[in-house]
Formats: sequence, C-alpha cells, structure tokens
Amino acid sequence: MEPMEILARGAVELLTPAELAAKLKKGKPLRVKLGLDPTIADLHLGHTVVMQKLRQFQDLGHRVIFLIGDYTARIGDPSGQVKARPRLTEKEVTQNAKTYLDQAYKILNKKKTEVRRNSEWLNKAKSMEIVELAGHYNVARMMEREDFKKRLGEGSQITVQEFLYPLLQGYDSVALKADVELGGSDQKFNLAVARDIQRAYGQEPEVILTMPLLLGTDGVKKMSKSYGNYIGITEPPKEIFGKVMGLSDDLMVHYYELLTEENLETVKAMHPKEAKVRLGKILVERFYSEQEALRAAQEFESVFAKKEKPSDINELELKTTAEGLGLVEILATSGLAPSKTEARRLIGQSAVRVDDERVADAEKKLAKGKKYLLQVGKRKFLKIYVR
RNA sequence: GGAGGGGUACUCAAGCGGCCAAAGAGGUCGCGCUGUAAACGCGAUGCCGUACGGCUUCGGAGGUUCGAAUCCUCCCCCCUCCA
Repeated sequence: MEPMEILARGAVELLTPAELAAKLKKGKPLRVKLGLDPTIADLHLGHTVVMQKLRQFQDLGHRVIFLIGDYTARIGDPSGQVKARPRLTEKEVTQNAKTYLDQAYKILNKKKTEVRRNSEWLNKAKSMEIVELAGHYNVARMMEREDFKKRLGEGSQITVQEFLYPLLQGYDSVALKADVELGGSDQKFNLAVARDIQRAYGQEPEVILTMPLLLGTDGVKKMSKSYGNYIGITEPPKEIFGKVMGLSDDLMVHYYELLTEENLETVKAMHPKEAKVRLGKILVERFYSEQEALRAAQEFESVFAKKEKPSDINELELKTTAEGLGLVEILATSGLAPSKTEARRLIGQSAVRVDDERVADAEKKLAKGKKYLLQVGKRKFLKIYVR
C-alpha cells in the first residue's frame, strides 16, 4: 500500500491530502506532532486510536514529537468542555506526563519519539509577544467554534484565558516547526488555528489529521475517564476482556472499526459472541501477550459460561473476638459493599452468596475458625477467613 | 455601578413553613431474561439500626418559629437585562 493510503485510512479529516503528498514527496522524515493533555494519568482505548496512527507514521520513517502541554495545561483546553477546566499544579503535570508516556510506549517506538514541553518556549515569552500572538486571530472566528457557541447560548461563562489556549497551542507548532499534527476530531478547531498561526509566522502550515473519537462502553458519550465509561490499557487482562464482552453488539462493531484492521464485513458475518471474544483477544494481546489473551478468554468462559469460579480470588482474613462475624459487617469491611446499609440491601435483593448458597437473612453470622467463599452479584468474589 | 433571576442528592430537575431523606428523569447497583450482551421487565439507590426509630443533608454563616430546603439578615458564587 502507498504511504498516502496508509496514513489517510481511518481519518475523519485530512487537511489537506495534497499538502501531505507534497510533504511526503520531499523525502525527508516529517515532524509529526501530537499534543499531550497532561490532565489525564491513564491511557484508555480512546487514546490508542490516535496512537496507532502515530505508529504508522513512525513505521514509515517519520519522527513523532510528543508535546507535553505543561504550560497550556495551566490554562485548560476548552474543547468540548461545558465548564472551564480546573488548572493543574506543576507536580501533577509532570506525574501525569510520565505515566502517559510509559503507557504510550506500549504502542509507539520510543526511539523515534521526541518529547518536548511547551514551557520551554512559553515560559520565556514576554507578555508583549503573547499580545502580538493574540493579534493574529480575531474574536469572530473564535466564536465560530461549536463549544464556545454553545456555552455562550447556555449562558455559561467563557474566560478570555480560554481564548488564549488555541493560540498558544498553535504557537507550539511554530516553535516545533511541525509538518503534521494529529488529534482527535474534537481537536479540529485547535489544529486549524495552528495552521493560521504558522502562516502568520511565515511557516508552511502543518497538515492536520484528525481521528474519530471512540465511544465509551456506554455507547453514548466519548470514552473518557471522567465519564467512567473507559477501558484502560493498563487494566488487568481479564478486566479488559470482560469489559469488551459487556459491549453491545453495535458498539463492538464500532470498536472493531476504530481499533483494528479487521474486515468489518467478516466481523458482522460472525456470531456476535464469537466476534466479541475475538476483539477481546486482539486487544489483550496488543497490550499484554497472546498467552494472556488466551488465558483471559478461557477464564471468562469458565466463570461466566460454565459458572465456575475465577482462578484468582482474593483472600482476606478477618479477626474477631466473638463467636463469629455478621455477614453485613464482613461485606462492608471487605469492600464488597460500600456501606452496611448497602450490604443489607444487597442481601435483601438476593445478590449475596456464601459458599454458593444465596443468603436471605441479613443477620446471618459466619462462625469463627472457618473459610468462606463470598460472592456479590455476578462478578465479585472474595475468600474470607474468619479467625 | 443599577434592576431582576438563580444555587436542591452522582447528574439534570421538582418542591417554596409541617404529610420532605426530599417528586420525576438519567446514571449506578441488584434480580429476571440472555450470548456476563443490547433491548425489555421488576426492584433498590444518604448513613446507622432487625423493625417502631435515630442521625446528617437542600451554596455558607447566623436568626424567626413548637417546626425551615421552604421565611428574615449578612456573606460567597452563577446568570439575564441596563450602564
């Protein structure tokens, strides 16, 4: 396949194909920028959509520049936000960036990756320079932006500071002499501004390539840690696999489309469950190994299809001076239930099993000196030793 | 700076002196049905107590009242219109 074809595949938007072709034609490695949002500590599948694309650039011999927006993080990206974002401390930024990079190298080639921080140049900028930068853009265009428009309409606040964000991000591209910039499709506005800013500073504008946003496990909102609808790439294999199995059939196809190279027609022709198992394996294998993928799949089958017990149930020892411990108490202290009230409620809803027997009596006590297998709901297991 | 509107549980949103731990929707959790799907049905959803009940909650601090999310005072924050 031609480089152009590979790079353009899956993109929501490529501005412009002609410019990219021209840049590729020069035969020099391109500087491909990705702005990293240091507000997130853990990567999830949503991030990997863009990562995967970066990897393709690397495989074709180009250079990836990870830009840690440590300076801009203190402003907060207004993209898609309903409210102004909280600002971060220096320490949080550094920590988040480190975690992010460690995880990103599961996908990227570290040798072909350059890491920079925008505080390198933005800290030095004089206020007059910032004012000049602001002079290169106008408010009307800024207000074309969907999220600003919406916030304005709803009457929620927009700070002038937020206007600065896209400008500074655009200036980063100038400082880095970026040839290409990637981002999620929600970043389109910021990226487009970068092109204008580069032009204003006499540079050839970067090509921008936006990738689709992956929907979260709820199938409604984009995948995001703050919505709690994410699958993290550092989650244990069986968690990743389990979450994949819990996807709706439609969503599964969406995941296949954005996360794999599989032929969608083939996928749709398969039995949905088989297809889901396959997707789960592909993903676990990507972040761990083939063995882990197989194990996760087997484990899943035995626990949920055959109703067997998981192979690695945590054990907890609880001490008591009395004859025994109340079940409610055990559930609450072991974390199987968030509170005693909730524990009682769960028992009342016949969600609790002790040694495979459903418990209906909220006052049940577990006698001292014995081990028990507790189960709450379908997936929470814990071995308890009361002594 | 002036005039008015508003801040309620995870979220949105009713309530505007007792019947309010606070309607409704979403979310979440549980049960059922299943392919641990989705959709659907039923139920639960502040904390503590077996239950009658008790305790803490409606932006913050005081006050009025037998009794306040609801009335009053001050403070903080947000919005709209005017300047």
